[in-house]
Amino acid sequence: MNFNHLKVFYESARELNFSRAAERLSISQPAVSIQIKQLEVMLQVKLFNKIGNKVFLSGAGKLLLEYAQKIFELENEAEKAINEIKEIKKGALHIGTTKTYAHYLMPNYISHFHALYPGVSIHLSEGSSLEMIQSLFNMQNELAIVASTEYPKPLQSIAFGKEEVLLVASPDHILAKKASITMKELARFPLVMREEGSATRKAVVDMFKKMRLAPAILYEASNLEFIKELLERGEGASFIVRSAVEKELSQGILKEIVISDVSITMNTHIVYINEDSLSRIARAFIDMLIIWQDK
Amino acid sequence: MNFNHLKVFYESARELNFSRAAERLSISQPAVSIQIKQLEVMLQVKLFNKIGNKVFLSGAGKLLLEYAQKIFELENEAEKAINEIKEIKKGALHIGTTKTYAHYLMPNYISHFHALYPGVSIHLSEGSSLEMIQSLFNMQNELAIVASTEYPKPLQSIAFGKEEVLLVASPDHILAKKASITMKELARFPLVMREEGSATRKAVVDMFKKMRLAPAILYEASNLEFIKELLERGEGASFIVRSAVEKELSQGILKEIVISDVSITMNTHIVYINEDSLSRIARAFIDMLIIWQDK
DNA sequence: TTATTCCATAACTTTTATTTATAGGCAATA
DNA sequence: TATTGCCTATAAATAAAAGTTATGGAATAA
Repeated sequence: MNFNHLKVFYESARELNFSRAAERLSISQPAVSIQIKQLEVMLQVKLFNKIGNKVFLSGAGKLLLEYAQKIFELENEAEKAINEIKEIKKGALHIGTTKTYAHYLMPNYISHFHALYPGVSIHLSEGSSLEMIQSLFNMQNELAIVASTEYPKPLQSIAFGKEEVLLVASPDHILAKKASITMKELARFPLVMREEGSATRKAVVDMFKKMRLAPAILYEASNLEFIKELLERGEGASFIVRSAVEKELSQGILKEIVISDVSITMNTHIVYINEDSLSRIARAFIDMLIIWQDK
Repeated sequence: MNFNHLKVFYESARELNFSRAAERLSISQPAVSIQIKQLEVMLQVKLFNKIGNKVFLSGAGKLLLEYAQKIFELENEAEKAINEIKEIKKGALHIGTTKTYAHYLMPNYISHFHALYPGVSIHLSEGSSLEMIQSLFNMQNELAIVASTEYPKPLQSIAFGKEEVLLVASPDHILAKKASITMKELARFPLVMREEGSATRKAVVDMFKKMRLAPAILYEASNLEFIKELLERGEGASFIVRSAVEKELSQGILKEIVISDVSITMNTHIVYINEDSLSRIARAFIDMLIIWQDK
């Protein structure tokens, strides 16, 4: 069936007057006559009966009108739904972040975003930077927020936020007693470390390497809460992103150990496949991140 | 929204491969690319994302696919439903007949028709010939089966069946004793008559007039069953269409009084507005009537 | 690296839709 | 019963749209 024909039929069937249908469709009356005739030929069925001056629907016409009505209703619904997506009134955004980000920073951003676009549902997944980059190609996530700057394939990214990495320990820890410490001194103290593949660990190890040093490792764990628990019990010191220990620092449960000769930072990036394929929602999310990154 | 675009989108979204979609649509691949691009421009939304060689649906694309699916499903249903009408597998037929026809002849025809087209429902309405002709213009009935041959407006009709009009009375009635009777003799006997406007009455009166006679009227009633009841009790004689008294004649309850000098017949007609506007069902019904009229 | 798959673009052609002009049927009206 | 208005049908011409072929380029698989 030709939907052009159907549209013309639909208006004609509603009006039961070809001339007025033509007006509604903003076409000429002969165009209507022709289109309807063609539809009748295609379907091999009379759709209208003409008695004298007036036009009536045939049985088949009545039947077709019902379907046409449903079809054009769906068309309207579809357009409305797409407009809502365009206006970011609804939709979904899938973001992959590293674990630290997911727990300590994203909640804040998500609540800002939700206030702006209450109809959008956000789906967060967490994993290593590499896994999150992979998830972009799987179409599992549209955005990845990661610390590493090396991407395996042609990806686009924008720098977003510097994260300070602090050395922290229990206030009772031996290192916490000192006013400050140098990297060289620190290399002698075994540290609690994040797992291999962690962006934080990489930043720390890189800094040691840069100073031609290597850290000693006391414990290794991927769960940050577990690491903090160890630290609170006085079991060593660890490098942790500031935002992940802010609460413990302010409560005095943990204490920052100032390193006098360096400061370790991690540059985080928003990564995505390419600008063109970004949904409006993703764009809006990025805009919001950039606006709020300093606050 | 342009449904051509939508159709192309639909196949492309199902295949996630423009070239294969083009094959299914029996068009070239560039045609698909162009149509989809146009749809995206119209809707102001990206429908597909392309990663490397592969094509994926965007959020808006997924949404649109759902609607497209429903729409094309409806299209199929509509075509099926219309085919059923074309094949007279379903539908309705509205017929108007005179009272005699409705009661004594139509049931027979209707059961034949029903055997041929079990999906079609038949709606019978009865009234005077004039009322039934009117009902054609009201679109209340598609066919009228009437006895009169005079129609107020340009109608089409085909002759269908001659109905013999018999003079009948109780076997005990004085007229029933005679071998036969002439019209002139009959004019002296008061008759039981159908109501004014009845086609049977008109045929009888016309015949009297033709012989420059006029019938005497004993009783007048519109209900044929009531008239037969009167006759059975020996209350006069009446002209009745053969098919309406066949049963009583064969049972010997009533007896035909042979009129020697004339025979009264009524020509019945199938009347409709015009040939072109007849539904397939109506045509099928007419065909069946003509085939069965002699049996 | 080469061959292959797949989409995009451009120029051109075909098909389809639409227009203008016109005719003719029916119905209300004077 | 002519007259006018209201509708639809038809024809020829035009405009718009969809489609084609040819070609290029990017990505993938052999």
